[in-house]
Amino acid sequence: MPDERTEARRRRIPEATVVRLPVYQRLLAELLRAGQPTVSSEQLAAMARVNAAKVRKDLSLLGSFGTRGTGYDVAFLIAQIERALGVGLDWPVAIVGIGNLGRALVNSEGFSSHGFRVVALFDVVESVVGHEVGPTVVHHIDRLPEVAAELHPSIGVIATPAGAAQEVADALVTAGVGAILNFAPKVLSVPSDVLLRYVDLSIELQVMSFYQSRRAEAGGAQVPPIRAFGLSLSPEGSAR
Amino acid sequence: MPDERTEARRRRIPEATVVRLPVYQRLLAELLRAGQPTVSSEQLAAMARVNAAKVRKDLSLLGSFGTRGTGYDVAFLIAQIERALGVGLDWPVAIVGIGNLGRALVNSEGFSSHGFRVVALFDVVESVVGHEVGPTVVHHIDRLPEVAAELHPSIGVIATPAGAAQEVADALVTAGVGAILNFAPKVLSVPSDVLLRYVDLSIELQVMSFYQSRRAEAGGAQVPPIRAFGLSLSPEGSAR
DNA sequence: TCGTGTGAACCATTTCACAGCT
DNA sequence: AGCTGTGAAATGGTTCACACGA
Repeated sequence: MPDERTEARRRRIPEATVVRLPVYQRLLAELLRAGQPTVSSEQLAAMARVNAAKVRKDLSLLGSFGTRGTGYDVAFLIAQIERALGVGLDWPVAIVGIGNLGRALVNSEGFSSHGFRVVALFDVVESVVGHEVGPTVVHHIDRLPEVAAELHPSIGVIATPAGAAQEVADALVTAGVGAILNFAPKVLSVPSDVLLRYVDLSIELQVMSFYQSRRAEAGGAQVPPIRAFGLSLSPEGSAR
Repeated sequence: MPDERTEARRRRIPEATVVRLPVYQRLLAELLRAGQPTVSSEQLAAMARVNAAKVRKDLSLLGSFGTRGTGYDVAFLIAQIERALGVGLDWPVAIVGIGNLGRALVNSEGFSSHGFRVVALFDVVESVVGHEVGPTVVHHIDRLPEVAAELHPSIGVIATPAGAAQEVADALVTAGVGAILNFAPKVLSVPSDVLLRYVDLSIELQVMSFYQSRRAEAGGAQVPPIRAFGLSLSPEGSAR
């Protein structure tokens, strides 16, 4: 059978590429604002601080959108990336744990600017439950099932202490979310059809302390702190 | 390089492994609290939700710490991982941007529980500068050079809006920090001897939306969110 | 000529599978 | 018999280098 896809490559997109797409998108939006009509892989690569071949390979996975000799049309490329990322679809988000972190998330540029709708907030602390935070009121976590049944969040964010995280994850899964973003420093267990990603501050810090110690040693001098050198780490995009 | 290290393997440790070490450490601490004296790679792998061979390979990079037929001594292994990670050394941290996120970081389990010392906070907002947040007072960002000269932060955390991030990074580098953890949604430029890592909420969300859209399509049915309602379907529904 | 799209080489990481120690 | 440590195979991702189209 001769199936030429009308468009849209069905190719599998590697996770590493998926993580870079939002970065490209952000940079392209800057170029668009600056009124630049086209961009080369070279220029985009410089902005994203990655290799130009990587940019071309990443973009080619979405389809052949470039013009040889010219580069990519900025506006068109943005549209293609947004389509791949599902921008424009509706992604209702529930956030559990309305401490400083939860509050930071509610008000974050990350949500508002990309069409993620915060539809429900939960906590257990009496002084928080019932209060307005950002666009909604905070419910008690016990009401998660009923509230979720009504609002159908498709992404759940866990911003609780580690001790509560698994329990919350279970509740979110039961409530039907398809993806969980976990900020608690805890390995979680969820069914394999639920997407789970971690953002873990303490891991990031410890990774830094690992490389800093190594470097201090390698530089031969000094105890931990300041201004030792010798090794060049951060080869390139640690854009995680 | 004419030397048998007295101890401490000189082998290069892959970044992927470095990121897992803090996870193992956390799990081992749990086992220690539970009074379990030894652990097998199999058990630790189950807890970390990774492959057992991976655990063995990761740990073997630090040295041969296991006992065949028995497993690893929990307390000893913790000590080895902590040594590799530079736990116990002094890592003074400066945080720039004391909004909700900055505040969340100051009070975070991540800092307190791993010996990271928050030595200085900075912001530009008048209503924040001069106030106590957590253990210290917030300085105006303009005072970063003088404050840093005194306190020698070795890690800088950027929790500002994207627009200010590069400027802050430059100031931190000039002040001599060797590592920067950037929470702003912005690609930064730093000298190659400064370690730079990103934590980017909006990327994480967009990655989720990518996989969720794909799944919605693949599942053949449903609109974007779970349990269909409203909203238009994305182009074509073909499987693959 | 410029710059994309892509096979092929390269490098990193994961997983397998098993020899060898306890 | 049980479990580590590690070569070797498999997989995933990056970079090179160049044919080809605009």
